[in-house]
Amino acid sequence: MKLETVDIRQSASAADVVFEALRKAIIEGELAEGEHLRQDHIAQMFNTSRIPVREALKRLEQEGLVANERYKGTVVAALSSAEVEEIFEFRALLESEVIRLAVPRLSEEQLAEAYRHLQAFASEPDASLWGEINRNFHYSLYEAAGRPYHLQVIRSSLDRVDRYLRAQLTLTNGMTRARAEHQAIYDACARGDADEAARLTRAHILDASRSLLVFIEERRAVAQAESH
Amino acid sequence: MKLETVDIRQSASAADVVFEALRKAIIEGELAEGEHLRQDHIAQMFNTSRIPVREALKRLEQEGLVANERYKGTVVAALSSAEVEEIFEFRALLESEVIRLAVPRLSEEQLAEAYRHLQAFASEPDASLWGEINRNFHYSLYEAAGRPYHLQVIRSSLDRVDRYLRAQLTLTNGMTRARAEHQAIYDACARGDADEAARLTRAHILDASRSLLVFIEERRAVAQAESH
DNA sequence: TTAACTCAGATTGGATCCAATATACAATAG
DNA sequence: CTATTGTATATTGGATCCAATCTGAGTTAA
Repeated sequence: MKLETVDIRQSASAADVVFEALRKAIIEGELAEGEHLRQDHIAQMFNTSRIPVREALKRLEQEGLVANERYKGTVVAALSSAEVEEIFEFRALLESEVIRLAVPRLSEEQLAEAYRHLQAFASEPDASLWGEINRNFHYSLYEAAGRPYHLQVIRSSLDRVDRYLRAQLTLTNGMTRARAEHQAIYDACARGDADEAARLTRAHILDASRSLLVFIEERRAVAQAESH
Repeated sequence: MKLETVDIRQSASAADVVFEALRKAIIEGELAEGEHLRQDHIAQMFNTSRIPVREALKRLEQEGLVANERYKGTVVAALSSAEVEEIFEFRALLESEVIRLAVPRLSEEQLAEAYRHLQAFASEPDASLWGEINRNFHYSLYEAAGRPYHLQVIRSSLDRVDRYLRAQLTLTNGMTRARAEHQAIYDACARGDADEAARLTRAHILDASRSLLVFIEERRAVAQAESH
């Protein structure tokens, strides 16, 4: 008798589950910055002990998504405007270079996938999904660069600022502009113009940074005013 | 009675101590790639339980310095030649940009410090210190860029390949060339030529990458031959 | 009144114990 | 003799327990 060898999917460790869930919650802005992450509170939510929770928190800390003070606890990391701005500059540098490398290697299939994300981004009514679709669009193009380490770092840097980006996308007219810029980036890729795709990607990211910083400042001004 | 309020140095947590020690050991090449890191072995070395060891290993895993397989254990991460090459490309991109930003902001004091590292690098007879001095030289220049996030990522990317770099520095004539290239970078910085400093930094890193890859290939070929 | 002190509860960091899984080796059937 | 199966040991992942520290309310003294 011969059976197909099925790779029995090891369920992920509890620490990994907690890590992914918290990462997602932070990226999506469900956890406010500065919010305390109590170990046994989280442990109860996942029906585990505090041990895997602590390992997850250590990993998040290494990623810069949370900050820990000994015997005080772990809080969702808060970024200053300067830090947000720097991370967007960083992304602009890295992502423009990666897309330059990607363009000459884009297959028809990959272009088609990017196009699907482009359309999904334009037509999706549920704003809570825009952030994810935005990621998918860009990453589907970057994949072709064949630079896994670069992609990993890009992912990590976007993680740190994604909640701001998502908040801004759904407000102001960030969505409208993003849609037009995505189209332009896609067009440059489709016609094989790597330099233009790189230039547009850089501008796209720095554009978002600028309007996002205005947004953050406003929000902080309001919070300031309310607290008095 | 009034005493000066001294910030009593909280001794670092056990997890942090273990993390730093293992990170250092991996970077310096004291742990061979693929080597198993047994939890209670390490715990005994540091006179602690396995709990802080596990947290340290999680952090190292997040940094990509070790790889973990569930119920099998954690080993020092092994990089393929392609991965090493990609990380050097990444460093070349990032570090050349950072030094470009740094040059116009370099103070006399910072230049002087870089010069001290430059001389230390040339005159230090103990080869085991070269890797650290090399880092110090570059970072002392990068500091002036005022880009802490960029520096953090640079540090993390260097961590992954530093053991290869250090091995190569001490062999072949990597040291001789590095010394000359450092001098040229320093000179460009001293005369305020940001573009040239960037160009030289990029070439410096890619140079190292090339000779290092040759070195790795040779070493693997030897290992291959010996195993037969 | 206000600042310093005390003490109880909450929370984190670490140690020890138990469960799940992998690995190596012995036993056995063909 | 070889391949498979069973079993003991090692190792990791997770739970529970204990110690160290923080926090905040109440108390006291100037």
